[in-house]
Amino acid sequence: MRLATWNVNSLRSRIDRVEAFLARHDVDVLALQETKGREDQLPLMGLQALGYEVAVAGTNQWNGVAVISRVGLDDVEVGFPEMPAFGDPPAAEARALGATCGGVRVWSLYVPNGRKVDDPHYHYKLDWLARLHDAAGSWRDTPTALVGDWNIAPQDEDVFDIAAFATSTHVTRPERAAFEAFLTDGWTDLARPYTPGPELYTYWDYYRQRFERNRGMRIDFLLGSPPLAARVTGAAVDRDERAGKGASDHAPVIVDLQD
DNA sequence: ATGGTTGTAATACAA
Repeated sequence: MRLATWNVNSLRSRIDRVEAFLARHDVDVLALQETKGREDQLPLMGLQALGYEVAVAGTNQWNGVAVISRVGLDDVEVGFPEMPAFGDPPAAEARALGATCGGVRVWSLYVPNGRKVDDPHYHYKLDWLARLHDAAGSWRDTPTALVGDWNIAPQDEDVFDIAAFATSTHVTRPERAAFEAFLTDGWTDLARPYTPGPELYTYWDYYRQRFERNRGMRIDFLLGSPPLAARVTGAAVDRDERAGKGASDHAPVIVDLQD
């Protein structure tokens, strides 16, 4: 089974790229973040014609997550237990969608950005992560994938210039501790062993030709529970998807799992 | 240098 995650930065504006990506890599299950737009506007018919089922959640003009699967899509759950809400209306903050696809529980996650360290959104981000961690404790013994845009760069090498992030979110000690708590609990960063060196980054800002200069960040992750991590045979970042006109600012990350 | 770019039933705001 081939599982991928991608912050697509608007599903409607990039539906052609999504369909091409699924075909190019023979993807079975794709988790999307920042789908944006209203649910009834999302162009899902083409995906359905290709044999995929689609579940979407929490679409507004900024957030929204989805799971696309051609190996079954069952037990869809929007949000996780005790997921904190923020903003007005709170429904706009749905950032998590769980579905069982081919025997794997897949959670598409869009972790709150946090904005600035002195912003209420930063505390919301930490609270959100703590509550996700609580919920995930009961998922560890089943094949489960927590995938998406974590908005955290866990290691210094995960940003192009750590000095440039001295006062920024994404690299603070509390954010990194929140991410590390999952690893301590036995979750595994499934793609990291297969994406070293120049393949490290998953996100490049649109500003200032960051992609062309490879000044990126690694903030998109697939964390696997122990039963799932044992099945990984390979992984890759599709950097080519970030190139050219009309790209999302994130590249997809792909993981292969033994059946 | 607080810029720059991209998206959205938007023309401000989030990323």
